Amino acid sequence: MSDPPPHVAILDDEPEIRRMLSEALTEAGFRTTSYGRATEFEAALKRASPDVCLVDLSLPDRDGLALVHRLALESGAAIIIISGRAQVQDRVTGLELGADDYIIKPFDPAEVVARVRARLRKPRAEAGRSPQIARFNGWAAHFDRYVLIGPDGTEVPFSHAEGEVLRLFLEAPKRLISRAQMQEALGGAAGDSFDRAMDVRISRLRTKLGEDPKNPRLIKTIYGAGYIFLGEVAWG
Amino acid sequence: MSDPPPHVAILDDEPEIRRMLSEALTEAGFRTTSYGRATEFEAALKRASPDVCLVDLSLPDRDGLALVHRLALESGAAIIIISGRAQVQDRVTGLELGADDYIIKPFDPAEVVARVRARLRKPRAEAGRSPQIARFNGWAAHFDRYVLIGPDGTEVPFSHAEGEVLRLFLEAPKRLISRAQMQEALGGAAGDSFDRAMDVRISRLRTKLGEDPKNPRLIKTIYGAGYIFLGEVAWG
DNA sequence: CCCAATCCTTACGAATTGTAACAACTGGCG
DNA sequence: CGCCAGTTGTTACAATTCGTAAGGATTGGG
Repeated sequence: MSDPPPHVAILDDEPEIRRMLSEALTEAGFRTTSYGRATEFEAALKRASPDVCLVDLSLPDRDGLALVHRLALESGAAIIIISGRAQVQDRVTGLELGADDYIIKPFDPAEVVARVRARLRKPRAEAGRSPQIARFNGWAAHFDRYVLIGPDGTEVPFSHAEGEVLRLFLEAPKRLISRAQMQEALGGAAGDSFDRAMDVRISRLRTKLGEDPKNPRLIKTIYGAGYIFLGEVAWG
Repeated sequence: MSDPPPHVAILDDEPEIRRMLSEALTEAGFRTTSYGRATEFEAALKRASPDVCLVDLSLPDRDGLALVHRLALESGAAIIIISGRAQVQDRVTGLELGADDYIIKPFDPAEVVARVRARLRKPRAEAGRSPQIARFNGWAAHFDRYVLIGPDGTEVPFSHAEGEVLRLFLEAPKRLISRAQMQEALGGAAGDSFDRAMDVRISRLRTKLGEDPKNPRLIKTIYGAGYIFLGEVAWG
């Protein structure tokens, strides 16, 4: 289940930037290799094919844009340009030449990591790999299969309406959710009658979660204010 | 073979921005649809599935980040956030929640077009023909021969109409497919009667797949929303 | 302790969906 | 041309889901 860490190749002529990027990406769990000159970089590409290339456009020994263009055509990697040139026209031509993203110096390493991750996310077409699962307090909610799996392993199916409510809670745990917010999120008119409908949804959800009506542990009612979901939620 | 123009959906509460984006993208050859409120937007998603979604985070009627998260999980579209919030932390969380790109207001329409194009570029590895065989959970669907081969090796022929539905499912596994989307894909009128026809198609397909009516494992019904195909699909 | 507001839960009905049975249509074959 | 087998849409009825109404329980203020 544990894939080898993705490989990010860095090409930048400033050692300080190489170091910063490499450190941030390594800490984020990637494998990195750094190069200061395009010739080294290209030689390395012949031996290994990285998953993402971070390329600075201002290179001492080659035109960066031409390199990006060739990479886009020949390599299978995602290409992210990192450049000091901030003009819109620079960004547009960089992207048009085949880059997948364009980051402007100075940058925050955290954003670079986030953008690298975004490029590595599985192609949507085969999104079957990305499970829509949230775990909380021994439970696992499988939103793709519309099934809850309890701490004892029993499967409890839940309906679409129940899932909407559950998802709302799991996306904002330990935060108060007012009834008005729910009505909007669940697409209900602010009418008088929809209030009751929501009550019922929550009631049914509570029973499926095996909540004790006298002492709910997960979905708590705040009299006059709304609901709050307690529980340690982890998505993935 | 001229493919139909890609479809870009725009969600922003400012009409002026909607207009600007729509104009730039239309001129670049895309088909666009614009929405000012999340509820409209989500209603539209049930009818058609765009290729790219441009989403403003500051929505009047919904938490934008939660919407992005859901889109990333459920929709097959690429998601580009457009936001006035320029902090690094905002960008990182937006990307971590599943957005593919993050553009800061004010923006230049030309850059938006370039970034949309970058998202639409075909996944690099996949280049060629649409394969005719799909495998899933022990089954093999041979669309060229109109035959299903079961886990036990038995051959089950399927008809053209059944194949259309099956292909639709196999091309978007683990994704909710609304009835409206199906009707559009299968070229049926939105009439009252075609609804039942689709039910029947799916019913017959289910029996051929040997599904247990009480507990379908592959084709699941989402009451009031559509269908979802579970199963690990591999084409080729 | 009492009361009004708020919330929970049960039961029921309207809407949605599953499936069996039937009819219309197709194309092959004698 | 008629017959037959296979496919597909239509209809009818059963099953499921979900909102609504109604009555009971809980909360918090006086």
